Parts: sequence; C-alpha cells; structure tokens
Amino acid sequence: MQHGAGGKTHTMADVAKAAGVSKSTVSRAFTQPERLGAETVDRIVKIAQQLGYVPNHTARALSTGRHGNLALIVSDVANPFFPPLIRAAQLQADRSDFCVFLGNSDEDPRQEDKLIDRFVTQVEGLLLVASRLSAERIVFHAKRRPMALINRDVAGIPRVLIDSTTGVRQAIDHLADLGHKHIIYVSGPSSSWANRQRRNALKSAARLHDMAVDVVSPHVPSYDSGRAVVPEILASKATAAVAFDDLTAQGIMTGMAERGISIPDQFSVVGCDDVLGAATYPSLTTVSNRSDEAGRAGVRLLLDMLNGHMAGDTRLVLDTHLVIRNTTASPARPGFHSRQAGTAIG
Amino acid sequence: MQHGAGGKTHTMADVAKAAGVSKSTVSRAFTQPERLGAETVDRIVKIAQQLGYVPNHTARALSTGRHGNLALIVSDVANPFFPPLIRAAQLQADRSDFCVFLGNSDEDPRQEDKLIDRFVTQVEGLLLVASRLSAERIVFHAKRRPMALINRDVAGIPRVLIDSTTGVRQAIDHLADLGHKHIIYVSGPSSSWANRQRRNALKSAARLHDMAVDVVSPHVPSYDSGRAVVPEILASKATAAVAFDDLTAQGIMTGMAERGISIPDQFSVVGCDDVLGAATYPSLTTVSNRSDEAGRAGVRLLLDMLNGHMAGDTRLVLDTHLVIRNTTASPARPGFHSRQAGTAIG
DNA sequence: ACTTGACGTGCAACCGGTTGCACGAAATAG
DNA sequence: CTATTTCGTGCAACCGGTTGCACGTCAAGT
Repeated sequence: MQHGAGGKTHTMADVAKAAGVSKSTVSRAFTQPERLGAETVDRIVKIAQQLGYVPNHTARALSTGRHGNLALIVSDVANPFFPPLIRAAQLQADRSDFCVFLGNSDEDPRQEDKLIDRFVTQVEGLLLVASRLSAERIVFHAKRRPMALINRDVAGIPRVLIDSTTGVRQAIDHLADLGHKHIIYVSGPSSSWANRQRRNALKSAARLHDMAVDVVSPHVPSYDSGRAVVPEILASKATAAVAFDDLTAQGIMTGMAERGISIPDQFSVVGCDDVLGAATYPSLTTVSNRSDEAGRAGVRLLLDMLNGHMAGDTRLVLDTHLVIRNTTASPARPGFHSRQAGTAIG
Repeated sequence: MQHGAGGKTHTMADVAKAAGVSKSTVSRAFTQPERLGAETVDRIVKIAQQLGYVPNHTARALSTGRHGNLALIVSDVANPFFPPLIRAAQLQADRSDFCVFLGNSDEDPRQEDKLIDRFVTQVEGLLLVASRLSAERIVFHAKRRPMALINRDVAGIPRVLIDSTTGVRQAIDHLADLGHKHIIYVSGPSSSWANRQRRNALKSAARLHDMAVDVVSPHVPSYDSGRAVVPEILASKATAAVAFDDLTAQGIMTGMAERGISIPDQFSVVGCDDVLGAATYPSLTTVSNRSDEAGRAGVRLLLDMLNGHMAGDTRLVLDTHLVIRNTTASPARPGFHSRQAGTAIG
C-alpha cells in the first residue's frame, strides 16, 4: 500500500503509531524539527510520506488560530478590472502558503456582510476591494479580523488606492495640447470612490486649461451604457469624451461608428483602467490602472499585519499615467466637416 | 455592550453561560431547534444575536467533517473565459451557503497538485476547470475528495463539457453558404482539450463542403499571437479564418486592419467563446461558450455528490451555437480587388 | 562520584463546536 | 395509580491537531 491508496486521509495518530512515537512528536517533527532527534524526524517524515499523510488544515487552524487562509471580496468577478487583481493577489498569497477565499458581493452591501460573516471564522485576514459597505460596517468588521482595503479610503484601515488623478490630469493635458476646448465626462456609478476621484481630477485639470466640461452619468459602467449615451454626447458641443472606464469608452466608440463618425478624426475618446490592452480598433487611449500591483500590495499589507507589523494607518497610493494610443487627435476644424451622421464617409 | 463591540469573537460557551444552559443546548438551538423547547430556542437565539455570536466554521468542520467549502481551480483567472464561469460557480455555491476557495494553477500541473494538497483538508469537494493534470493524478485526487471536472474528460469522474463541435460546424456551414472555399484554422495550445475538439470538428465539417483547410498554430492564444499570425494567414489562399478563441480573432482583425484589409468585405473572421460580446468593431461572429452554465452545472454536480447522490459517471455536455455578427461575408470576387496591402481603400 | 543542565519525548489539556447516550420530568397508556 | 413513552436538556467523548509542563537519560561541570 502506498500513498493513501485506501482513499481515506490518514491522521497524525496513524503516523505516530506507525513510527512508534506519540502524537506530539509527530506534530513537532513538522513544526519544530530542531527540537527533536535528527533520526526521529527522518523516520517520521519518511513514514508520513509513505502513508501520504497531509496535515489537517482545519484541525491545525482550530488549535492555533492560524488558518493560513484569507478572504478576498470583490464587487464583481466578471468585471475585467478585477481578474488581474485577483490573479496577482492569489500569487502573492501563494508565496506565503496562504489559501484564498473568493467572495463576490455583486455590488450589494448586504451580500458583502453575509460573505464576511461566513468567512470571518475561517480566515486570518480580510481583503476588501472596492467595498460597497458603509464606513461603520467596515470599521466594525475590521475589529473582528485584520483587514486591508483596496480602492476604498477609510481612516485607520490599511489601504491601497489606485490614484487615477495623475493619469486623468495627463489625459486632459494631452487633449488640451491637441487643441480641444470642450470635453465631456461620462461618469460611472455615483457610489464609486474611483468615479468621484476621476470626475474631480478632470474638472480641476480642465479648469487650468480653460476647457468647458460637460458631464453625463450612465447607470452602470458597461459597453451598453457607453453605446447608449452617444446621442447625449453628440448633443453637447464637446469634441472629446473621457469615459469612467474602458468598457464605457468602447461602447462609445461603437455608437460613434454606427453613426458614421470616425474616431479619432472627428471625435476623440479616452478610457480608464486599460483593461482592453490595445485590443480595440482604433486602439484606445486610456489611463493605466495597475490593478495587479494593487492586489499584490493589498495582500502584502495584510500578511504584514498578521506577522505583527501593525500597519496602523498605512495609506499606499499608486499613481497612474496616460497611455496614448489611437483614439485621440486634434478636433475636426469647424467647417471642414460636421460631425453629424450622413456626412461621414460611406 | 452590543454586537461584539469588544472585538473578540464570542464562543458558544459564552452564549451558554449567558443563557444559563449547556453548550449542547446552544448547539442544538441552531442545528436542530425542533428538538428543543420553543422558548429556550428563542432565548438562546436572542442572546446570541445580542452578543454578535457567529458559529465557528472551523470548529464545526472539524467535528462534522462538513466544511461548507469547496475549491475551484482554474488554469488562469485572468483569461476572460474564466471570470463568468467563476462568477456563476460562486453564485451557485452561495445558494447552498458554501464558500469557495479559488486556485490559480497558472497552467502548471505541479502548481495544481500543490493547490489541491493545500485545499484538500478544508473542503468538501474539488472542482477542476480545464485541468492540466494527468488522468492518473486526477483519479488519485478524486479518491481523496468528491470531485467534478469542467472541460476535461476523464472516465469515472463527473464532468461537464462545453462542446464546441456544434457551434464550429455551424460556423463552417455559414462560411460555406457565403461561398468560401478555402479557410484557415488558427489553433490554440496543443495541450488543450478544447483545441483538439475544435480543430477536428472544423476539419470534418469542411470535408462535407469540399473546403480546403489550412492550419496555423500560435504558441499561446492571445491578442498578440493573433496579430502575429496575420502574414501567415495572408500567405495562404484562404478567404476566411476561424480562430481558437476571441482574443486571437481580435488580434487577427487588428493585424488585417493595419494592412488596410477590410473585414468582412475582403476577409472573414470567426472567433470562439464569445468573451467579447459585441464589443469589437465590426462586431465579431463567434461561437457561444456557455461557460457560466458550465460553472453552475459543475457546482451543482459536486453538491449533489455531497448529498449522497452518487453521480457516478455523469457526463454533461453543453452544446454551442454560432453567433452571427459582422465579421463574416461572401469572399471578395477574384479580380474585383486583391487582398494585398496597397489596394485597400485609403 | 554527585549535582546540574540540556536534550528528546510523552502526557494531557485545549481550540470550539457536535452528538450518542443517559437522566429526570411530564404526558400518555393500561 | 402505576408503568411506559415522550420530551427537553446535560454529560462527556470526539474531531485532529498544538503546546506547556514534566519526566527520564545522558553528558558536562566541579
């Protein structure tokens, strides 16, 4: 018999019996081998191997309080912003032999509360990404377990923030250089911290260039709503649009194309988050997001806390920059040709 | 004091003391309330609520063997194919109050083995998606814990398979109807079960229509490799390409556009997996994937097993269909204009 | 040669629940 | 009115590890 062929998992007691020692000794053979006789450790390890023994994570967690698990809660797994973040967090956790629970709040604070309750007794730390919870709830949960936040700014909780401000400012500078005098911001959900930040950055940067700014707010950031707001965009005098995210921007591009409006010749578009890479055509000018770095940093922060380094009021800010591709150009000269449908190339 | 304001989690013993009963009674108040006096249950529940008591998942798991957790292991979280699947699996698990561990094998069988070892003692079931493990390893792990597979066909293990065959066949029929006589398949990784399936389906369907088939194999399915293989595609006489997945197809579209070749007027492209929605321009004709259904079904299968319904050799096949959008058209008439760069519209 | 200490290992309690069994009281049967 | 269930609850063992403390042995210290 080899490698637990029986199917059942072996326990520490099995190993102890087979090795002719006590449970404690087996336990120590794995956790503090230096305190045991070298040949004892060897024998135990070999026997354990033969038996296919794997220490029971649950039992260990119960007695030590160290689960080796952490919970990662995001608002929507399927939103392309998150997967790279999740992947990076995963990888970082893996380096410290941590397992990660994934929770999907579906943008619903109550669901988020429920998930936390379900996780809280079996993880050492919580990592909340773009949490929709109230600040009070966050603080409450933070008292139960070590916690870190990503893209949510609550004083006293260690957090890492992706700062779109720098990137958005660059975008406005870029548009100003090209000669745009009137732009429009297509905003995301009002509850989003990132949305507030982007809108504000855009407005203040535009003010420096004496640009006019319109704002249109779709219900939810998506391809469809981007496409849907195109008429509203065209109703304004803007010559360029900055969208809350790339999905929205892509929708806008499609909407424009459907009306025969050529991008960037007749209208410029800038996205945010760079989730599409250069995959659109024309390839989208956008603001980088660094979500993978955020994921990595979030986990690192959390793990540091668990190791006693009280991170206290850490506030890690990752700045962003503009990625210039092919959806921005100088505005069409007035009179050269109008933007209205019908005048476009067939 | 309310709601565990102290910060520490309360234990069952605390509740028992506060309610003047024994631990067992508190336990039963939650697990089998019908066996207790109604007012006793009420009192305990109320007190538990006041204290902010949450049953310890870990302790419960240790004594019952029921963790209420399951592990979901995918080959690459960041591949757009997976997030919808993960999301659906998540949701389905949530309905049965299950927590899900997410594992990322990064296409590496050893990493997958490692993850399973780490998970196995704290989950009730394993769900492997597009596993890169050998059949032997899969069978081995399946003996330790209930297991289900997605897009991996191992006899004896319950599995759900997304069958691209039907969709690919429809794609070929569609191209044949349009008048294409020569197509090219841009394949994915050779280790991929889906790739083998698609290539074979394509070849046999093409044979029925007397179509010529070329095959080009990129190293990894991605936007970049799609873009890179365009010269190779153009070197063949094919008038249409079927790509292993949408990312590759999108890369091809870009590569074509860069050479001034108009899609679908001068060349037709079909993707697979429908991960981009209608988000490209022109919107991509592709084969549906139903990955969300697969995720849901996988979890359901697993949960059924846990409830004693021995699923035995279940083999659930989800067929697919062609989604016709705007990247396919009749091939350019020979002589009307050539496909070569330079002749394209400015 | 006798004490002292280091070293290697075992005992048993503990982590926080669950559960088979037993026990006393109340309800029903005879 | 006693005999037998039924009902509600407590006791204590158990799940599979970890860990403080104690014990025995052997080598070094004096």
